[in-house]
Amino acid sequence: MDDSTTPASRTRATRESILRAATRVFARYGYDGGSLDKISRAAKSVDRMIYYYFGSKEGLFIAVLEDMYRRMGEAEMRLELDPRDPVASLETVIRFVFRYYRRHPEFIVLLNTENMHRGRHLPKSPRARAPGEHFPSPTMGAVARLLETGREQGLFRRGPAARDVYLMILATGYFYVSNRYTLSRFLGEDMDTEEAQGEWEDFVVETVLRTVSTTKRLEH
Amino acid sequence: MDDSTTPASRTRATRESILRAATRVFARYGYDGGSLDKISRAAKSVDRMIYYYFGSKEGLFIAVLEDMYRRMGEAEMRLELDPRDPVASLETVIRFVFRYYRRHPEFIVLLNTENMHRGRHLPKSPRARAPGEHFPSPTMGAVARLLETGREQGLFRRGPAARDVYLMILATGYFYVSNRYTLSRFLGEDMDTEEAQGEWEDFVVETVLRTVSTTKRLEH
Amino acid sequence: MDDSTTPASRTRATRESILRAATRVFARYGYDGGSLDKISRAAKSVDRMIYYYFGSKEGLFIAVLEDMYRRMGEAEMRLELDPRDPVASLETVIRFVFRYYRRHPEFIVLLNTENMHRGRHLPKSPRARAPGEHFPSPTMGAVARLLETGREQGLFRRGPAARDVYLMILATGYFYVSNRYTLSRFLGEDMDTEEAQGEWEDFVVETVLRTVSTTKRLEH
Amino acid sequence: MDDSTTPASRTRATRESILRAATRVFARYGYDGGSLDKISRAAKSVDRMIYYYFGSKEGLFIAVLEDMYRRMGEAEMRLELDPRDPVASLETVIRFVFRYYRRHPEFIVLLNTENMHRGRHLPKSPRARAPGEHFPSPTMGAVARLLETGREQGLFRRGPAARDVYLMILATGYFYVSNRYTLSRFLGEDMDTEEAQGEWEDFVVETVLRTVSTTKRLEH
DNA sequence: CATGAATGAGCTTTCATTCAT
DNA sequence: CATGAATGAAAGCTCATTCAT
Repeated sequence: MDDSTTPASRTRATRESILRAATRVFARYGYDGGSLDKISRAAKSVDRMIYYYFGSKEGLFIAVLEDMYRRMGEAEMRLELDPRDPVASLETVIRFVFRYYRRHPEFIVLLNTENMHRGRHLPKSPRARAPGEHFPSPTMGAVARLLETGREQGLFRRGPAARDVYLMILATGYFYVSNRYTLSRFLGEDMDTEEAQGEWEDFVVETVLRTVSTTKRLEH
Repeated sequence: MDDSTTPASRTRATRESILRAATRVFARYGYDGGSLDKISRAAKSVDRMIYYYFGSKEGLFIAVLEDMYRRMGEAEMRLELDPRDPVASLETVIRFVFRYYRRHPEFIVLLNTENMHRGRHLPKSPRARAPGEHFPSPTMGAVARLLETGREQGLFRRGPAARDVYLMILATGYFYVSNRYTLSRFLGEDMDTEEAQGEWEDFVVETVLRTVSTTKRLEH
Repeated sequence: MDDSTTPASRTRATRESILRAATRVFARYGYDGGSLDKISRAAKSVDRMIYYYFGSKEGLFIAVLEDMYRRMGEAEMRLELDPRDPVASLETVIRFVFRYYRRHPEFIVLLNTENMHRGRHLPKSPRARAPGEHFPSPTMGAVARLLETGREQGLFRRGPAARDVYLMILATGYFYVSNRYTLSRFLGEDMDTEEAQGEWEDFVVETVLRTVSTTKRLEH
Repeated sequence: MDDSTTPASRTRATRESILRAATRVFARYGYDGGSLDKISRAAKSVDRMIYYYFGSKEGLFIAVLEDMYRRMGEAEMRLELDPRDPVASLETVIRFVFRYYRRHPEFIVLLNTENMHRGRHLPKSPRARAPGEHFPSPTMGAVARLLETGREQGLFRRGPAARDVYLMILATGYFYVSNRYTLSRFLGEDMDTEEAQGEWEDFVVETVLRTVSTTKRLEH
């Protein structure tokens, strides 16, 4: 009846195929290095289709960024936390972020690319909010609530802002993946091993917990 | 008699001019986006000269990376630390790194670019060591020594590896500069202000110290 | 009951809208420069509709030319002349032509475009006569009759052919509008002013009358 | 010794070849219709060379316009007039202009093209004067002097401005060539014959002389 | 030692048009 | 009667690089 050769579904399939190919190619070669030829070839389509669906190379890149944020947001939504156990939950958040970055290195490269361009693509997104408004991060909200609960339970000290704690999680997770090639040379050791990653992740968990905890909690 | 119009000095001046222009252009547009035309124009020279001095686009990029590492190394050499006061010195290291990144954002973008290319340019450097060896970081060595001294003084706990402490400093400093454009939108606040940067820097100082310190030291 | 949302009228409205947009766009950008995209956008329609109503780009251009000739013809029909006063009527003809060109510069550019293409579009018009036949110009007939009357009244001399007199009127009016941009630079003066146009028009009226008049008439 | 395969002369030859091909192609297809591919093919060169020598399509078109004006200027310089015989000289001017247009129809089409673009290319010419200044026409100066001499000799009347007389010559010569295709259909006769052209030229000579002459001179 | 001249391959984008219902 | 979807071909232009002296 409504099989997969329907025009509408074929349309969606081609568009989707280009979007995925573009994500891969842009993540590997950057914006300038990611030629439309590479992308359309990877999508088993032709250059012209990119213009048909996305209007321009920039339009395609914006769509890739949007899609990337959307997928990240969806993953965050699936994260389950126990509001009554802030210590365990904070650790869960950290391990979630690290795991996500490790599994989605394209997320890292795309963001770096956009930052190299001084963030000028994203504001052009039709879905982007008005300037001044921000993309909501459910996880950052969760961190804020966990810190509050921890304080109520006498486990966490006053002081650390949710923003800073959250940024620290992002920074440590991001940097390790983003700079793994130069760091490996720089440190003279392979950072891609499970062991090295695990050690780093444990260290970050410990550090974050130490910076939010009361001295009392640390003694136990 | 050795004035600046000597052929040799003119030569060096042209080479130098190209190298600096290339650093700026690659840092702004990336490797693929940084065309030889843009570079030679910025250097007030011509494309042909790039080949004369650097052999190829890749050769020029490698020279830029080397020069960038060299300058970073020189800056590290100038860093003065008091080996007897590990707490103050650790803070000095953090503030030095943050300051350097803030003042040299091109360092960040060039490293991101090289990482996007999976670090394939740097190994081709004629000055690069044999594979397996690493670029020495005087600062990382300094951090290791400070941690040791701190432990001897009973201020720092056993546990944290110098590598992890050092990476945390790099990560937190790096990430803030590298992702400032997308983060500004994401957080809905301007991160480029002195105030915002200062708050973040203070938080990192506190966090790093808390993660290396004994519980005892923290109580005071 | 025959309101404006009738299918038939909507159809005619779309067709009309495309035709007018095409006239503007072709007049501004020429045949090759006037893309179907520009036209359909200006008509607030889509490319496909052009094919629906006009078959091809060439078909549309031919329709534009036909429409242009038709409107010129209609304007000529509205021109009222006093057959008993050939001198005044000749002046009326000249001022009419000049005024029409000034108000319809698109007429000029479209004709230039068609001439650049060596007049190959017009013969393809379904409404065009068989090769050899010509588009009738009521005005040229009028000029012929005025010259005849003038001669009968002893005002005009024998000699000047109606064709030549008429061509001279067209040429002087046409050239001034057609070449106004390059002429303005060439002459170093602005030709678009009322004053400059008026002086030129007066000169042409005088010249045409002098060339058709008997010496006797000129003495008075 | 210095044969034609010298780099310098080869260079000039290629540049020249492109310039001539471009003149032909632009004159035949207009600016938009004259693709760089058509031009480089006609010049037996490749697209890339056009950018090497002229920077852009627009740069090439400007060079074509400049060259065209230069050649027209050179032809005007070669025109010899007898200052003591203003009547004969005026006729010589007219026949020269008509002959030039007839032999250089590309001049006409290129000017029409530039006027369609509202004269926006020529001002970009590096050789173009400052806005307000004009390209000098030696012929228009000559016409002015002839009119003056004629008045001194009592042959020409006061009144007609040199500018208007000159414009009339240009207009009548230009229009006939420019619109020959549509006019042939319109008038229903072939205008390309020697006879038709001659008749028109004679009529213009007569008309111009009648408009500048005193009544007295006309009686003889 | 230094450089002007030349170039093949690739880039993003737009063109007029047809397909399919 | 009307239109959304799709497309091959060509457009203007820039790319990194080599030639030749």
